[in-house]
Amino acid sequence: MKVTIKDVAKKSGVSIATVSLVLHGNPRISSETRKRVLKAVEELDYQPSMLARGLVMRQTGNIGFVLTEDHFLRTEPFYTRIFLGTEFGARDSNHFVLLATIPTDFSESDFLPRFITQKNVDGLIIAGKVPDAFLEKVARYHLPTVFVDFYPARGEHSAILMDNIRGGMLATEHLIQLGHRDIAFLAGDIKHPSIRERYLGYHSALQQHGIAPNPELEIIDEKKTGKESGYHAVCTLLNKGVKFSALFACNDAMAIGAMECLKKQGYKIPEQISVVGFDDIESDAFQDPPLTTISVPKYDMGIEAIKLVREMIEQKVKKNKKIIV
Amino acid sequence: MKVTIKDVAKKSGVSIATVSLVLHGNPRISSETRKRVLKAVEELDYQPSMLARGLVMRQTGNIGFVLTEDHFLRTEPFYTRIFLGTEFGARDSNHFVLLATIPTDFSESDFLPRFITQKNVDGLIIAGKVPDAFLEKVARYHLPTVFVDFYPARGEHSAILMDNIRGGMLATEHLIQLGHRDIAFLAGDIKHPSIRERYLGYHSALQQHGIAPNPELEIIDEKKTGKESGYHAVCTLLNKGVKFSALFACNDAMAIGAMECLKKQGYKIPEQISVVGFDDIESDAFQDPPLTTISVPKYDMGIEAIKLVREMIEQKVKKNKKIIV
DNA sequence: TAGCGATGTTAAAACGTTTAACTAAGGTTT
DNA sequence: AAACCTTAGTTAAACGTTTTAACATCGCTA
Repeated sequence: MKVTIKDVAKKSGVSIATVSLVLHGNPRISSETRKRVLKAVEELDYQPSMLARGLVMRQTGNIGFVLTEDHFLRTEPFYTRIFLGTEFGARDSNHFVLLATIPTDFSESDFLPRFITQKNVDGLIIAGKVPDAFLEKVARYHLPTVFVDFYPARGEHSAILMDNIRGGMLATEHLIQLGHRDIAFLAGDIKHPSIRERYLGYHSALQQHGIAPNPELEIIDEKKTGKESGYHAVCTLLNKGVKFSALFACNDAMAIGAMECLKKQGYKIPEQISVVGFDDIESDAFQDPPLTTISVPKYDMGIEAIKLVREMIEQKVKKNKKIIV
Repeated sequence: MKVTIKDVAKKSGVSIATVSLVLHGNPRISSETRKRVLKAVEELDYQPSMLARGLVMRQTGNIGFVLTEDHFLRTEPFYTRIFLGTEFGARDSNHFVLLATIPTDFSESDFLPRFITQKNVDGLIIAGKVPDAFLEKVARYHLPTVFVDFYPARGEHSAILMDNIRGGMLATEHLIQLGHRDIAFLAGDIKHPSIRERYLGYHSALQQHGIAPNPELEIIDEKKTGKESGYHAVCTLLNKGVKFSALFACNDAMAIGAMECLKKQGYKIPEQISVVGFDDIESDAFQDPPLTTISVPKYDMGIEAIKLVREMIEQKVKKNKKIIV
């Protein structure tokens, strides 16, 4: 049936040990034999069995990728893109990425993804904010873990993060540079670390330019972070009757919702009001006017995440922390 | 380190064979011993190694899930939901689902997903339309394959499909029931089988109610199937000056785009013009007015797909075809 | 001429399962 | 009491790798 290392050995007239050594680039093999073996491998299209290899190496060759259902089903392909990055990154170490979602409100009584309980992964990538209950439960398995776009409140961890503070500053400064002074800030779930950081960046930029932050301009109590919230937040803002000429939304979905509301109310964008978002989303070609946004290298974050788990798997523990703009 | 079948055997005072037999529910084991073994399994939290098991059973325990990048990154979580369904369905046979994307314009020279070339899956689920070049290349591996929401043009296959014709009829009939006679049809990529079928359903419903189809009312040459296309299609329609009081869009994204255009032009929905979509999308709570749509049980389609591949893996070949409304 | 160090290759154990074939101990038939 | 079933459990081979230690072979040195 399937072609095994034995077939290769037979065909090239050596032992299976030799074949294995060749495949691992062991220098003790003469280039003479090496060539013969490689030729046989080629001709038979030999693919080593991950199963057998994993068995003896006590590795599964899999890496788990976990996110909440919410994040997976979000309309913006944000984490989806990160996943794609990991998929790509996993190619050159020949790992497979197993994707699993957990309930957004994961509680002590919920089950962990099977690949964790069955020890069917060598490492873990956890993307986006996940419930504490999940973290506690998963910690028991002592798997090399890398967080992406999320850093747990307690403990030291490896993570791939973006510089949200810097991004928040960048966005705000952009608006200030444009001459705006009354800049509104829109956020849902200010408890989410990333969003909180963008908020901090916003503040810090204002301060650096000697603008006093005006709490009236900050809508930070929306429950969600979707378009609806953006829409609703602007309504609130308008109802308050507070004056503003620019608006920084903590993510693109909210920015777009906000723009819809503004357009509906007859405001011209960007003539009358400038809007800046934060890249959670594909630049929506349909958006009119096009949204100004802070871009996030999602794909690369996925690649980096894989690199990092890999390091952690090979060596032992390691608490790293990377920042990307 | 890891607890193996040996540990269980030792702890319960039997041979490893017995443990294995217990775990497989072999009736030859006395309930006496059975209990002892199960207790040991419990106490040690023994998890059989998929690797070892797979090696001897010559199965990997994995099922591959393939879709094009486009489909994966689409803003509507359509295939994402199907994937979630497979994930869930895979639980009770303890399979893992490996997700891989292929380039939307996959050509002969592109690589297949690694899990295929490395024979690291026992079966394949292919979701959505994929290029012929991909099908040809993948066919060489003779993997049990189930298609979801797509049926290749040539050959016999297993597939989980929805009854697009019926759905198209349903949607159209709904509009007819409402008293409409001039019903427009909006489609992008009429070559896509699913869309073509909905189109057929539309026609057939018209005919059944003695309404002559009017080619002027059919916009079937949009390049894409997104909101933009819906928007653009309605523009075309309005520019033609052709009269219509209802509109059936081949998917929700186009329906929403269409509605935006209509609203912008000052039409009242549904008072002046009725719009029906086809469920590719989460009911967008934000949509105003709420969109009428034909619903698709995406999650269940995923579950069914897994069931079907599983059957195919266990037994041998089988060309099945399921229809779901 | 024995001993030695390189150099290249191989034998064999190990990884953790499954399962066909076997055994031992009683129980039934004759 | 010999012959034969049953029943409950065990032995051992097999799956396809990796890797360590051992083994040849050869040319050199002493």
